[in-house]
Amino acid sequence: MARRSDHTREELHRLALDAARKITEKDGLRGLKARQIVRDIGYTIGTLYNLFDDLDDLVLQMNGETLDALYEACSSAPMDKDPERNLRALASSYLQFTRTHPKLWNAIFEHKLPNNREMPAWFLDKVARLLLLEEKALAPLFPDGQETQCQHHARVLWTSLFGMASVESADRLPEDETAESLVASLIQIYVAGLRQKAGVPA
Amino acid sequence: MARRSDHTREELHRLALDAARKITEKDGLRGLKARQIVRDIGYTIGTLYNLFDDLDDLVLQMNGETLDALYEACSSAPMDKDPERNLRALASSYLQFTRTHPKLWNAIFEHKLPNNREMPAWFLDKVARLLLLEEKALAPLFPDGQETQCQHHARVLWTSLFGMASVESADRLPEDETAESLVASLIQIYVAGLRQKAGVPA
DNA sequence: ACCTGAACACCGTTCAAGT
DNA sequence: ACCTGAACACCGTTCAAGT
Repeated sequence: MARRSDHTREELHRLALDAARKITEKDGLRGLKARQIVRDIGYTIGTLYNLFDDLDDLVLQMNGETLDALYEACSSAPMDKDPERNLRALASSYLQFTRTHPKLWNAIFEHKLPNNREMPAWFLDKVARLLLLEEKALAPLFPDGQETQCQHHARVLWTSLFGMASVESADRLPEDETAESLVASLIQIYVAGLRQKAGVPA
Repeated sequence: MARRSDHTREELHRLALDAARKITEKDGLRGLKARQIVRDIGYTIGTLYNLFDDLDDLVLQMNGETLDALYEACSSAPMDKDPERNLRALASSYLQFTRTHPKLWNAIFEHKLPNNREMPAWFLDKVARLLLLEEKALAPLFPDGQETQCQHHARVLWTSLFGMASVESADRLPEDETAESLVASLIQIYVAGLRQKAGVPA
C-alpha cells in the first residue's frame, strides 16, 4: 500500500495533534501513546514519524498549542486602571482554563525532555509571553521608570498563581479552599502591601 | 538458582530505594527503570516485584522518603515570635533542599498514578504535614481564635513558595531573579499587607 | 522461602518495501 | 512522494522452575 493522499501533510499534522490533545485531555500525558494517536486518525505508526521527529516533538507542539489557547483565554480578561481588578480578572481567566483542561494544562509542566535536550526557544517564548499579561495588569500601580519593580512583582504574583493552580489541579486543597480563594487573598493583601510600601494607602 | 539470602527483605527494600533515589537524582523520574535498579543492587527483575507491588509503588515510597527528608530539613528552621523571620528561615530551608535535590523533589509532583488509582493516605499525610510548619511560622501574627485565618494565609504563602521553587527548578527564571528573591518580596509584602489589614502597622 | 530469568504484552522508533 | 507494517530494542510485569 501507500500514497493514500486522503489528507495533505498539513491536514495530517492537525489531525494528529487534535487526536493527541483528546487523548491527553482524557488520560493525561501518561496515557498518550503513539499507536493510539495513529489508530484514532486511521493511519499507521510510520506516518507519525513522517510528521514529527519523535513523541517529544509532538508533545512539545501540543503543549505549544495549549499555551496559545491559554494566552488567548487570558488575553480576553478586561484591563483598566485598577490593578486589583485587573489581577483578579486575569487570575480568573487563568483558573477557568486550568479547570476546564486540567490534564492538558498539566502536560505543559509534566513533560520533561531527556537530560541532554533543552526546550526550544519558540516554546519558552510562549511561556514567557503569559507573564507580560500579569505585568500589564499590575502596571497601573507603578509610575514610569519603575518597570523593573513592576516586572519583579508581576513575577511574584505569577509564580504564586501557578503554584495555586498546580496544587488545586493535583487535588491537594481541602474542601473549603480553592485556588480562587487563595488567589483572592494573595492579590488583595499583596497589593495592599505594595501600596503601603509606596506610601500610597488604598 | 535461588535463595541467596545475602540480604534480609528489609535490607533489600532499602537497597532498592537507595538505588532508585540515586538514579532519579541523576536522570530524573523519566530515567528510572526497574531493570536498572536491580542491576545496581546485583539482583534480578523478579526480586523487585517480590519487594514492591509495581514501579508506582516503589516511586511512591521513594517520594515518601523525599518528603520525610524535606520535612526534616524544614523542621530545622528556627522559629520565634517574628513571623517574617520564621517564614524566611522556613523558605530558605525549603529552597536549599529543592536546589540540592531538584530531580528528587520534582519526582514528587511529576509522578502521576493511572486514572483510576489515587494517592494513598500515608502519602497525602506527608504532604500535608509540611504545611503545618508554615502555619507555625505564621502563627505569631494571629491572636488565639483566628486559627482558621492563619491556616488560610499559611496556605497562600505555601502554595506560592511551591510555585516559585517549581519555576526555578524548571529553569524558567531570568538571570537576575531567583526563587529566593521572589519569596523575599512575597513574605515582606504579604506580611505587611496582613498587618495593615489587622490594623497593626509594622 | 526466596530468587531467577524466560516469556508476554506493550512501548518508541526505524526502514526496506510497496504503490 | 507517501504510506505501510515488520522488525528492533527496550519497557513493566508475571510466573513456572529452580535451590
